Amino acid sequence: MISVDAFDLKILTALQDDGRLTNQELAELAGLSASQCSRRRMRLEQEKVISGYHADLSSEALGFGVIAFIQVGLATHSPDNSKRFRALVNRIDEIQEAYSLTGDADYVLKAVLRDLKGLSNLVNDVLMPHQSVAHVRSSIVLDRLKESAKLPLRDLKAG
Amino acid sequence: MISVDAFDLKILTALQDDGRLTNQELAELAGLSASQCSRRRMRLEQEKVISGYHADLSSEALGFGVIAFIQVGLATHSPDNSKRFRALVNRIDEIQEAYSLTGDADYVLKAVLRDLKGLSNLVNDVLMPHQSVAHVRSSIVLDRLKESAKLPLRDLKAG
DNA sequence: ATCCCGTTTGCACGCTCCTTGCGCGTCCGA
DNA sequence: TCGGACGCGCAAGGAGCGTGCAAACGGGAT
Repeated sequence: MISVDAFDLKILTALQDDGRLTNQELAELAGLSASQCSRRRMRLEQEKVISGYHADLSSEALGFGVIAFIQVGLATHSPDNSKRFRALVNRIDEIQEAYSLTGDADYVLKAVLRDLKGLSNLVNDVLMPHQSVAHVRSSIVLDRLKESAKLPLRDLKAG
Repeated sequence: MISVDAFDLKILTALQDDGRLTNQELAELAGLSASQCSRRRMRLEQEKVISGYHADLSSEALGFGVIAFIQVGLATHSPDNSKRFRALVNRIDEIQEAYSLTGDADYVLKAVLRDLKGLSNLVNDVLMPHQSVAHVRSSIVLDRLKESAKLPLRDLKAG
C-alpha cells in the first residue's frame, strides 16, 4: 500500500501549488534536507502519487474565448457505442474533460474554443452527426469563479 | 500585445505536457539553444502566458473516491447575494472548479471528495443551508474519460 | 534494559543544468 | 548604404541535483 506521511503531505501540497519548486525550496518548506526531498519526490513519482507536472497556460492570452459544458445523450447504451463515443472524445483536443455521470445526461464534456464559431463547429459538425450520439445540449461559461485541479490535502492523515 | 511565435508555441506545447522539462530538453524539442529557451520561458512567465506550474496528484492514490458536479440556483440574483456565494465557493477547498453558466442553473461546481459522506456533508450541511442558495442538484461522476487542462495549441498561428 | 536490524536522516562530492554577458548575424527603416 | 534593434549561440560562473556513506532513530525480541 502507498504510505504518505506528514513530510510527504507537505511536499505534495507545495508541489501542487508550484510544480517547479527546487528540492532546496522544498526542503525549507518541509523542514527536511534537500537530498531527502529529492528522494521522497522520486518515490512519490514512481508510486504515481504524483502523476505528472504541467504548465498552466492562460486561455485569454492565447485567444481561447469560449468555454462550454456539453451534455451528451448516447443513441444506444451498447458497449460498442460507448466505445465509439469514447474514441471520438479522445481525439478531440478541444475537449479537456469528459465524464460519465449519474442523472439526466450520459456524459458531460468541458470544451475550450477560440470563439462561438468553434463551439458551433464542434457541436453541430462533429458531435451531433456522430453515429453514437443521440442528443446534445451545451451551456456556455459566463464567468470562471475558480479553476484548478488541486486536491484538498489539508486534513489528510498520514498513513 | 503579446506575441507568440512558432518557437514559443513549441515551448508552450512541451511545457503543457511536462512542466519540469529542462531548458536543454526544451532546446532539443524546439530546435533552439538552451539559453534561448530559458529566456523565452522567462518572458512567457512574465507576460503571464504561462500562469504557473503544478504537480498533478493522483486522487485515487490519495483516497479521493468521489467527484461530483453540483448545479446551484441562487436565492436571488442581487449583487450582494452573488458576492456571498462566491465567497462561500472560494473558501471550500473541495470545490476545484466553479463557473456561472448560460442555461438552467446559475452555477456549476466540480467537487472532489473522500467519499459519499463528504459529498452529503458538502451539499446538505454547507451549500443547502447557506442563505445565498435556493436549490442544489448534484451528479456523481461514474467514469473519467479525460481530465486535463491542456489548451488545443495545435493549430495556433504565430502572432 | 539491551541488543539488533531496518529505516530515515544529513552531509559531501561529482556532475548536470541554469542564466547572464558577450559577440555575431540578420532584418528593417532612414 | 548605413545604423540600430533584435534574436541567436557560446561560454563561464554559480546553483541545483542525486548518489554514497555513516550516523541517528525506532521497534521487537531476548
